[in-house]
Amino acid sequence: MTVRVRFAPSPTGSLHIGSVRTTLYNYFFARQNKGTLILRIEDTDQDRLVPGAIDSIYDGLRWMGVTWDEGPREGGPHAPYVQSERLPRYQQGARDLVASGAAYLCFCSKERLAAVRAQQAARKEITRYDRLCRAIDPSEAAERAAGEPHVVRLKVPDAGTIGVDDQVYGRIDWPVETIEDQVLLKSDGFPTYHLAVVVDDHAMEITHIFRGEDWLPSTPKHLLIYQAFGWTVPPIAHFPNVLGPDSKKLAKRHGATKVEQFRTDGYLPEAMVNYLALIGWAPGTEDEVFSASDLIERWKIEQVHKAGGKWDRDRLDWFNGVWIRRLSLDELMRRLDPFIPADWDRAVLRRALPHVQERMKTLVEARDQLEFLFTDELRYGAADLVRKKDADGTRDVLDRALAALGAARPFEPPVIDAVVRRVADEMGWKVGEVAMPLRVAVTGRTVGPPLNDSMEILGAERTLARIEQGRRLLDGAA
RNA sequence: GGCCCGGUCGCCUAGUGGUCCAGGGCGCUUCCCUUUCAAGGAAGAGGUCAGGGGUUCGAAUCCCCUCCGGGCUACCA
Repeated sequence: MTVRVRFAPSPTGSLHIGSVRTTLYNYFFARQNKGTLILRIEDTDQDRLVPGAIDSIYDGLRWMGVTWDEGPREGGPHAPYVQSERLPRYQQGARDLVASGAAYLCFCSKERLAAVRAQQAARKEITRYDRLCRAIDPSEAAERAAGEPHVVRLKVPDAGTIGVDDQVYGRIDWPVETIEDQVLLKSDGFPTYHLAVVVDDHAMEITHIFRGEDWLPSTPKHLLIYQAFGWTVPPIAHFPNVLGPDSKKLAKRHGATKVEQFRTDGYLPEAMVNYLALIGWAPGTEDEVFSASDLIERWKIEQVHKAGGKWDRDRLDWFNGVWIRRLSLDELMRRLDPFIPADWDRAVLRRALPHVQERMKTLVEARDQLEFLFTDELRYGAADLVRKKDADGTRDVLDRALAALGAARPFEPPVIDAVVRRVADEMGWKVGEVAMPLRVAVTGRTVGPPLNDSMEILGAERTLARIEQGRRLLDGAA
């Protein structure tokens, strides 16, 4: 039997980090088993639809490198893959259950339901539907249904337990009394999530249901629906949540949670995949840098954790640095392109890149570090020049550097290096104390790529002009 | 409140009865390298394995209780 797994986001916002992690696990499992991965859009809540959400899911996942085989835009043997386009199937399913006596029509108004709940809460009872409409005669119900708004509810057994052998959490049982007669079909003719997943997972021949931990509590509801239909329940596994620093489910208020945001912030998909995979799964060895194909090979459901894992931006940053350093120069140029102004000379960029590659945590940083090569508008003050030593000495340093650098031939790192050292020697200053004002004058910043390489790429003429400019700035300040 | 799940350094985690006075990584500190910042190298701080009881010659690992945390509890997913 070939593996068929699915991920089923609802288009209620842009792609969330937590659901990406779950998707990734489905993806690893599908690929390592040469199975089929299915994307299904669960848009049964018409009130919560967000325009563009499907695009966001497609863009985000594609960027992450996740590929799937069946879906809304790619089609497949079980099309359509958008639940709002599958309404007749759910309606038929609900009718079948009513016909077989496993479900019933409910005419209660939302107001009545709320009142019942409020009363139960006041008496400190479990809040759940009081099954009023369960007593209505089916033929009477059928008549009323023609003119009255109604929902379809499942008849949940009165007693007993129902359980699963979760592939991650192990055996879990629920007393059936704690489950209410859930709504299967809403009054607008749309199914609830619970009906829709079961009907679709069955229809689409899903062999393994892998989803987030937050679905664990509704699993008994699904089990009951399977039972009502007389269908076999496929293996089920839940994956632990990705948490915020407060141990609660990662959410917007914790900061960036949208993949799109990480893309624009200069993160590499390789780093995202690598890092995310390691929240909730560990290989059992001390390896931790993994490509997607490594993960497809090594991920095992037996190694998935039960406890949720916290999102840690520092660790992500570290992985991002690791993956940036692994990029070839060509590849780095390609990745950087969207982050670099179009008018920056790519040949110059290419020359400078090796000097900043190991200094970047994110792709956006390249721009800041190399900007001095592409603009002559440096922003720094006299104070930045003299931060290490006194103004007079610094003035002297700039003068000496100007003279020596002007004569330096060829204008290349070893020669520049020798000049800086000689000036330091003459001044009786440390090399660093001489280099800093030069760095500031030439780059406008106190940190950046190596000074001699920076000067070489800038060229003798512009380097000298900038040092002169710094020199004038000092005079002005004095 | 009810149901369910979870609990190893600040964080991600290894560990499935002895080789664990608990290992790796991130972060942090110090040092080396060094013309800044990184990267790299070295060293270090950091854990009463939530707590308490058992079982056992022996427990982070098995059992029980407690505590703490979380998820769910809709005609949301």
